[in-house]
Parts: sequence; C-alpha cells; structure tokens
Amino acid sequence: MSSTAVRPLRADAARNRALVVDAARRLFAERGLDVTLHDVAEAAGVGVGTVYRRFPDKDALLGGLVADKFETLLALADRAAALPTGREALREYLLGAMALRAGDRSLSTAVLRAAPQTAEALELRARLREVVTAVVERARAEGALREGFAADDVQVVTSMIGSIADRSRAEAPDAWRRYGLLVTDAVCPPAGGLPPLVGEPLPPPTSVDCGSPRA
Amino acid sequence: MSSTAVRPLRADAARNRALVVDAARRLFAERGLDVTLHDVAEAAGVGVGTVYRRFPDKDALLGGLVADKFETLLALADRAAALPTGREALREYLLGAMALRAGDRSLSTAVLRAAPQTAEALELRARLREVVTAVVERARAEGALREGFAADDVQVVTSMIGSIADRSRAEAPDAWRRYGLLVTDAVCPPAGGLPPLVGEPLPPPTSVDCGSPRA
Amino acid sequence: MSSTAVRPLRADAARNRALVVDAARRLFAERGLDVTLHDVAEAAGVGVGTVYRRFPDKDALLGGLVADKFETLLALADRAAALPTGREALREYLLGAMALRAGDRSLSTAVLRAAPQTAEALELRARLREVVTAVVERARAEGALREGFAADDVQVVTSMIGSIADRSRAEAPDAWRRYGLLVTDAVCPPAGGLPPLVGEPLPPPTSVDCGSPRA
Amino acid sequence: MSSTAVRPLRADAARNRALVVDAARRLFAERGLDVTLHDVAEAAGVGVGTVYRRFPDKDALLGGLVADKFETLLALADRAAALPTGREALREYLLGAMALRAGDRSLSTAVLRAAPQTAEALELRARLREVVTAVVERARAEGALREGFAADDVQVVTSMIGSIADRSRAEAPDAWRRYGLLVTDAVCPPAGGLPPLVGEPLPPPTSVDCGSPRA
DNA sequence: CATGAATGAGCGTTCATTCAT
DNA sequence: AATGAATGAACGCTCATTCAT
Repeated sequence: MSSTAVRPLRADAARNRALVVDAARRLFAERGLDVTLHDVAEAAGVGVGTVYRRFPDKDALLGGLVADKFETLLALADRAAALPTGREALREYLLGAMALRAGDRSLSTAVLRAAPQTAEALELRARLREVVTAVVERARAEGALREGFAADDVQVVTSMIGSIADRSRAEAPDAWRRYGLLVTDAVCPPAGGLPPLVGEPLPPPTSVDCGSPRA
Repeated sequence: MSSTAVRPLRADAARNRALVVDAARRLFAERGLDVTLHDVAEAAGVGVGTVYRRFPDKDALLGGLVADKFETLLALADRAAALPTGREALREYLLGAMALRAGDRSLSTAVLRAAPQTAEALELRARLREVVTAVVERARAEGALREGFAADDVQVVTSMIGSIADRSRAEAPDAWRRYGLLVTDAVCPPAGGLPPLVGEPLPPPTSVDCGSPRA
Repeated sequence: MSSTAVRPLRADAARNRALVVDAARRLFAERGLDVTLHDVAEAAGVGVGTVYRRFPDKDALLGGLVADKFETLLALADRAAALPTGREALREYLLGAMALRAGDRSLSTAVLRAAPQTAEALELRARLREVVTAVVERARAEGALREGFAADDVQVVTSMIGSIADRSRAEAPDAWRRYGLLVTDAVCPPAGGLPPLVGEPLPPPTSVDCGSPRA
Repeated sequence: MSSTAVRPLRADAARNRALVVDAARRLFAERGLDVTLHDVAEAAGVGVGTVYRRFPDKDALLGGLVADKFETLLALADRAAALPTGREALREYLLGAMALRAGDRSLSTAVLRAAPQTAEALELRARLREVVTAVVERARAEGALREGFAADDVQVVTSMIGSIADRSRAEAPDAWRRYGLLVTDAVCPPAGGLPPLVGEPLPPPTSVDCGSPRA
C-alpha cells in the first residue's frame, strides 16, 4: 500500500504548489486561458521554474484545475441527489453547476482542448455522469423533464450559461441567473408553473453577440 | 446629414478595404481568432500595412466585420416581421439569428472585446433593435412570450447558442439546433405544445464544460 | 524565364540580409554553433525578427553559410585541378581546404547536423565531389597516392585538421599547418621525399586531449 | 608528502563522489555534453546538491573525469613501453590512446574548456608525458619516427582522430581506425612498408566537413 | 497610398546553480 | 552532509505593430 503512495511533498513545496494552484485558478477564472505561466508565477510569488517543476506544461496545470472542479461537481451532485424529488434534485444540480461554472472563466474559454486526460479526471467524470444520469432519470420518471432531454445535455446547457457569465462577470456577476433559470425551467419546469424571469436583461454589450471576450 | 458623412474612400481604397474584410471574415470563420494579420493580408492580396491603414488594430478589424453582420440580421428581422403572427415572427428571428451566429466562429470566440463603435454599426444596431422590439412586443401581445422576457434578451440567448455552436462546429455543425429550439421554446413556445427535442445531445467534449475552444 | 526568378530584395532588405550573413559567419567562425540568433541579430545591428524573416530557423541560417562554403571550395578545386601534376593538384586542394576549414569554426563544431539539404548545397557538393575525385585519381595514376585512399577520405582528413585548428585558433591560428602537412604527406607525399615537420607541437592544452572547446 | 595530502573525504562522501563520477562518465560517453546535471545526479542516485558539493560546476565535473583518463593512459603507456622496440611501443601507444579517446565522447566534444587543474591530474599528466617522451625517443633513435615529430605531438594527433570518432561513433564505431592508422603510419611507419588503408572512407556526412556533432 | 521589411516584447520551456529544509 | 525545491536568465521562435521605401 505504501508503494503507490506518492511521498508527501515537503512542507515548502506543498505550500508553493498551493500558491501556484490558487494563483492559476484565480487568473484563469478572471482572464481566461491566455494568461501566461509567467503571470501565474508572478501572481503566486514564485519563479516560473517552480510552476514548471509541478506541472510539465500549461495544459497539465489546466488539467489539474479540472480535476478539482470535478470533485466539486461530484459533491454537488451527491447533495442534489439526496433531495426528495427528482425535480428538485435536477434543478438543484443544474443551477448549482451553472453557478460553479459562472464563477470560473478558466474552465470555459477554451481550456480543455486536450487537457485533462488524467486517469483521475476521467474517473471523476465517469462517476459524476452516473450520479447525474440517475438524477435526470428520476426527473423523467416524475414527468418533470422536457421530452427528449438526456443526461449528456446537462453539461451542454451548463456550458451555455457559462458563456453568458463570461460576458458579464465583471459588471454583473449574477446576471447569468436570469438565463440559467430560463433554461432550467425549459428543461425541468418548477412545480408551480413558470414564474416571470428574474432580474434584468444583459444589455447588448458592444455588439450583436459575443462569446467570451478575452484579456 | 452631410455633416456625418465621411469622405468616401477612393475607389481603390474601398476595394482594398472590401478585400480585407472578405478575407478576414473567411479566415476568422474558418480558423478562429488566432489567424495573424499577415494571413489576412495575404489572403486579401494586400500588404499588412494596408490592413493597418484601414483598421487601427486587430480588434478594429474584428469590429469591422460586425457592421456586415448587423446588415444581415436586419434583413432577417425585416423578413421575420412580415410573418402573420408575432409568435411565428419571433421564432423565425431567433432561430435565424442563431443560425447566422452558429455559422461564423469569428464573431464569437473572443472577438468583440471593445469592438465596433463605428457610427455605421451603431446605427444599424439601433435600427435592428427597433425591429426586434416590435417583434417581441407582438409576441407578448399574443401571450406567446415567457413572462418577463425582453427584447434585449434576444441577443443574449443567441449568443448562448453561439457558444455551443463554436464547440461543435467541426464535428456536427448543426448540433446547436437541439439547444436553439430548447431555448426558443422556452422563450416563445410553438403553437401546438412542446415537441420532443430534436437530434442528439452533444457528447461531453473532454471535460465538464467548455466555452469556445480556440484554434 | 522571369517566373522562377526571385524578385530581387529591396535595397534595405538586401543590405540587412548581408549584415546578418556577415555577422553570422563571423560569430559562428569565432564561437562555434552555440551562438544564439539574438547574438547574431545584435552583432548585425538588426532585430531578431529580421533574422527570422530571412531564415526560417537557425539551421537554415547555418545551411545558407554552407552553400557559400561549397562555392569557395569548388573554386579552390577548380584552381587546383588546373595544376600540371595530380600530386601538386591534390596537395594544393588538401592544404587549401584545410586552410579554409581552419579559418571557420562554425562549419565544424557541429553545424551541419541536418542542415544544408538545400538543393543548391547538394548540387554544389556533387560538383565538388566530381572535381575532387578527378584530382585524386590523377594522383593515383601517378603513383603519388597512399594505397587505398579514396576521394571521400578528403573531407575526413580535412575535418580532422579542422578540429585541431579549432583548439588553437585563438593562440596560434596557423598551428594546424604542422599537422595538415603531416597528413597531406601521408596521403600524397611531396615529390622530393619527406621534409621535417614544420613549426612546433601544439602544447598540451589543458588536458590529455580535447576536441573543440565551446563558448 | 603529508603537506599536500588533502584531508580524506568521509567514507560516504567518497562513495558519493565515486557514484557521481561513474554516472557522469557513463552519461557523457553515451550522450555527449548536453546531459543535465539532474540526469547525472539521478543516474548516480544522489541529489543535485550533492553533485554541486563535490564539483563547483559542470566544467569541474568534466574535469574530474580527466584524472581517471590519465590513469588509464598511464597504464597503457607503461604496457607499451615494455614492448621490445620503440616502433612497436609508439604504435601501440598511439593506437591505444586513439582507441580510448574514440570510445568516450564526453572527453572530446567540448569538454575540457577550463578543465582539470587538480593537483592529481597535473601530476598524472606529468608522469604520462615522461613515459610517452621516452617511447617517442626510442622510436626516434631507431629511425622509425617522422623527422621533427615531438612527444607533445602525440596528444594532438590523438585528439584529431578523436574528432573523427565523434562523428561516426553512432553508425560505425570503428571507422576511426582507417584514419588512426593513416596518421600512425605517417608518424611512425610500420616495419614492413605501408600497407593499403583498412576499411572504407567515412561517407560525407551532410556537408563538406564537420567537427564533433552534438546531441 | 501601398508595401512589406523591421522591430522587439513576449511566448512556452529548459537547466545551471543556489539555498532552505 | 545531503537533499531537491526554487530560481530566473536565456533559449528558439512568433506576431502585432511601426515605418522606411
């Protein structure tokens, strides 16, 4: 059992690794994927070499963040699955996943091109998918689901809302909720009929439409 | 009226500008935002310097593409507005705008950061907004609109769908329609009740979610 | 005929290209192949980008120098071939090639790993080889050649002497001649019998032996 | 004698030094001078810090290898000196030294820039020189030596052949012998007259000539 | 005006060397 | 004394932008 256990990092190394990950998460969340590793290193207060010591390249760093994200989503899904009805569970998960996604730009802009093919990330993803599928099927069984909606659609609609959040994060970090609810209601309407939309429309930004601005 | 009229470009200058815009549109649509201006210049058959003479920087060039887009959208809106019911008109416009947006990667990924404060673009936008508002209000008057939905929400939901299209354009250029209809139905349900979703879910790409991949 | 003719470089471009080539030749000759292209650019008084505009990468620059070298060697071989006897011709070429090689470190240290597969260089090399083969065969016909020596051995012995020259260039730029003559005499002895070696031995440098020090 | 004796290293320190030297010799011989000190440390089973404790920098480590080499050469020279004639002895030593040199890339390519001013190395070198001088003088006395050839020329011609070996080690590790014999014959011809050259010419590598390729 | 040559900061990455543990 | 984490200058190379021709 001790053979595969990685030796724990030295105290200073662990601290620096955490600094790097924190800085990376923050910068990627704020500015998307075109932050440089020099930026990350500087924000973490370490040298570039230190970043490269922990992560073989930029994608590995991004991939590392992704694994964290999966863990958070899995915890969310487990909490949601514990709710009494499928409807509540699905709405809880959808809105929760959207909120997570809305809070972190890095995981959207382009990040995961080839990135996180780590065994860890893949396994977490598989487990997450199981839980989400169960939740979706419960909602379907209750007749609470838009006909034809599938478990794999969950990540798509989440992503969609994420792109809105990326646009408005700076001025109105919660503006995405108006659209998150619109879509959640479309997938799985609330028990008591559709309420009016919350909040205000996102004003036309600068142009007819726009994905996620960078830098 | 003559006071705002900029002096018309000389014939060859205008032709060059058009060459640049055409080339830029094509390249950005094909290859996303990381084409170099040398690529654009070469594709346009002009020197880089010529591109810079017409557009102060890369962003301005991207912005320049927007004006064209507005014209197309305006034509679409006019056609939609001619339909007999507000419901039909709004659904036509929404799905049409989504389709336009889905067909052009350049205008999504990161494009319009500061973008198109040209007088031309602003005026087109204003006119477009008027037509869309009229369409939305007709739908509202018919009771065909989700309560609280506003004209300014149109560009937001269009953009949302665009981000999905960006993700899947390469493998399944029409995959966005499944979600475009989901959202359109949420905004303005079809007359005969909700049909099942069309198509198949977009498979999870590499990760939990992802905005618009680049390059 | 004009279609394949490359358009002549603009005056400034040609001047800068020449500056780059001159600087590169000088630096490579002095310091071997580990000069950086920043060094070359600085020595040439241009920006790095300019170097990269003319030569796609470092190897291309090295390759360019190689073509020049072949031309010089070819001229030498033609001159040597015009001498009355094969013995004189071969000795002239050997000592001349050694001298050229001794004067330029760049073409030795490691340069031509993969480098000069340009059509130009290959053709020059082929022509050079023909002329050298003719010279070698004339010497063989005269009985002036060490038995078994082949035309392809010429470049090897030249290279050998070059490595000596690299060692002593700084202190005694002509010290290679002692060994160049030793080897030339071994390949093709002078008409009147072996004279004593010229010059003095290269003193043991720092160590038992040493190829070509770098930097 | 005790005054120059440095305090002996502690047993473990001495063992570590030996581990480092062994690993360095092996890696440099295999892969040339661009192995990193991390590679050396890892191969030695110690930390990089330990390497630096024993050798102030990379050059010093390379220099450290030289002392070993001198010991081997000294043993070779002693064996050669025991042969009955000066001619045999000199040829034995020359070809043996060339073979040693040909077998180890590390000691050639660039290695000994500032190298081995250790007392140990200097003393070994001095003793080696004495033995070699004696061998050379015996050959001279027998009339077996090219006129003017000096003991200090031995290391030069050895080095020369080494540079050839570096070029061909990968494909034909014994190709140097053709040239080693050519040079040995030029310095000290065999008793029965010059035989034809052995082997085949080294084919022109990629270019007219080339010292010691790296990596 | 159009051209494309020139620029140089900045990219991701490496590695000799230092120093806290 | 030994370790290996940390450092940061430097590498080859790119490309948005400027400016001489």
